[in-house]
Amino acid sequence: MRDVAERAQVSVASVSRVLNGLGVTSDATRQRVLDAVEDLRYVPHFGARSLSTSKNDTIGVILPDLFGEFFSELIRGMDLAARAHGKHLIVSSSHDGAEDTLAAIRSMRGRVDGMIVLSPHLGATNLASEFAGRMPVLLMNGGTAEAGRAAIMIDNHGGAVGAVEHLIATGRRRIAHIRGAAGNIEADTRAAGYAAALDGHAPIIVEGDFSQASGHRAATQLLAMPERPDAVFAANDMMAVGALLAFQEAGVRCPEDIAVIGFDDVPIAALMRPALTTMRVNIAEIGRRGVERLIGLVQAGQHADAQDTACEIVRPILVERQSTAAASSARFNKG
Amino acid sequence: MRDVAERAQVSVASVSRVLNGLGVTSDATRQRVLDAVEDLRYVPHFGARSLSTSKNDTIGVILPDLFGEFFSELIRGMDLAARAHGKHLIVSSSHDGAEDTLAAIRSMRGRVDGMIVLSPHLGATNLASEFAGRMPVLLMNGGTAEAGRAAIMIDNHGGAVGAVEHLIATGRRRIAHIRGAAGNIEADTRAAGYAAALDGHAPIIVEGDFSQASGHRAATQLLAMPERPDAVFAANDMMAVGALLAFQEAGVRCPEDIAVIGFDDVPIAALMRPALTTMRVNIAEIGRRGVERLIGLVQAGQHADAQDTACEIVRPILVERQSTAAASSARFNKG
DNA sequence: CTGTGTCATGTAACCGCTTACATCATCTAT
DNA sequence: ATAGATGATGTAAGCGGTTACATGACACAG
Repeated sequence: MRDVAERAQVSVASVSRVLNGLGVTSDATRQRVLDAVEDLRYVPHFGARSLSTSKNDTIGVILPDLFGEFFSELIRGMDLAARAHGKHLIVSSSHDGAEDTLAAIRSMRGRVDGMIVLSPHLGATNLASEFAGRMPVLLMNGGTAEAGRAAIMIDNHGGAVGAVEHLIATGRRRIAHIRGAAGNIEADTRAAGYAAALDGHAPIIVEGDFSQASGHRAATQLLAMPERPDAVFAANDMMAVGALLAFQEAGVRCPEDIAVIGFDDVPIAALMRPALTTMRVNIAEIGRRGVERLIGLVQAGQHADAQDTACEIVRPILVERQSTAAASSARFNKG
Repeated sequence: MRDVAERAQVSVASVSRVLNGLGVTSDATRQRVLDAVEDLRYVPHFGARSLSTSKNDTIGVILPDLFGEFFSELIRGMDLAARAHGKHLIVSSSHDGAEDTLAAIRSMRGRVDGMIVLSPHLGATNLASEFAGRMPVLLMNGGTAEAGRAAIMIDNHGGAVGAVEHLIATGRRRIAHIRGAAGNIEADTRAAGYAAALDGHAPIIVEGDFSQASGHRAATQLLAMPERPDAVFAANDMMAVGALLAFQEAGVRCPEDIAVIGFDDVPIAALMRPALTTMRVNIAEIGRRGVERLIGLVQAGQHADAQDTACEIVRPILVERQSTAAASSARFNKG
């Protein structure tokens, strides 16, 4: 920048003014500066600007360590929104423990204007708020809503209930659940919803960790049971996909022998054969919404306006596809 | 930081030393500083540090506007590698034109230590090198290799040839190609490979844009042709998926009536039914490798060592699945 | 001719941290 | 007792911008 100033025979202040279009500048000066910028191929140094203005047009996203279609979709939605607002997105994923998540949050300070934290670990939630200090944070961790904290959460309990009720409505009685890892709030909540909706039917629960592979393993366990279930509610779509594959390999027909329902409605769900029935959460839309609310928070922070502390709740909706078709219609579809 | 220094009765320099573990500090001082940091919940301001050290442990990634499984996978691989090296990743996607891409590159200055540019627009390539200035850049744009420019590229031509040869080897004769958007280097190169490998068979080309929807549309066009092709080489997997769906809807059997082969081997390819034969590119691995080479470049830049200017070429390999099974074995598989 | 208001531009402090160098207190060797 | 070595700490100059304020030139009114 000094070089530019020198070449244009002006002070750095003038260069800054020209480049930012702030303040007044004579046309002659402006032109000289622009020429110099051009000649020198000068590009302002972002970090320096951000230090002065304490804004950096970047928002951080902290993700857990699972990486599947869900997060891809989420990031896609966020990226779109961020770009629409001229912000950059810095994503830090693969955080397993609360501690790890905290480290990531800390390392974001001074790098982002605000952050979105998805942490399925309860502890981290509080800590996040604590450590973020004066930085706006939007929680999307699926935990219980904390008053006064901006958040977007999915109605995991309600969604799980909806899934189970659908299975019951289509005539299934022995309904198993492939749950996510214990300790993961979303997994726990969905499992609770499952249990609550069973309505007298016996619970059959196997462990998974939200990965496709774990769904496959869980399904194998299910098949080995003396009294085989006639339906499976997987805590997310990727596990449902794994289960579907396991059933196919074992020659067990879906939905005739066993129905499968997932959760999320990732893009792949509609492409599976049988197409996967699932509880749809408009993932990309949630990502977009999250970014937009966070941007709102950042701006509000500047104006010291009333803060947006609402806790939005997204209710999943049932998307019926082939994997849970009732026996009769299943036969019909096959023909 | 000043507050911490004050509270610990030391100078900011000592605080900095303690926090970075550099230089020598007495245990007493160290402890007082750490206590103060704790009390004040102090977290160093990243931007400031980066301004001083002119390093920011962040690498930028510029992506084109398509968003599909390919890029998700790529980012996944990059993210893994970045995390392994303690770097952050800042992704800027959805850049359509060369101009847009350039703006993105510029806005990265002072924010990243180096960047990976994937731009299917030829012009941008040169400009990228030009504008990046002294910042290390790794090209993964699929264009022609430029001497002295670090790059990783996919052997698109060879991959396309392999795909077509496979179709011919399995007995197909009327082989169509669903190509990517004109002007996109990768699309052009794959189309060229297709044409080169036809070996006398008549070319049948329909336009797509790498999206699943475009693959669906293209397949519909193919079906409407008077002499229907008996095989399709889609320029990427997502279009192949779209085509597969279109065929299914039209009641056209794959692979019996028409074979389909894709390119990339995105995770979804193996899950389709029929499972999609494709030219595998180890996407995540390429992402990982890209990040690692870039990190190498960044470090080399510091030591003024010999630069890594190699142009790595990745050769896709054929992964045979059901969608191109030869007529006889296809029947066999069905049974 | 002088006072004053305008406008364009320059000066310099500051953003929060790093780091070369200066300083100072101890300790050791002579 | 003194010089020199050693080690801990402080001072201050950046890093590359932004911006409040000072300055200077000029035009115009009195």
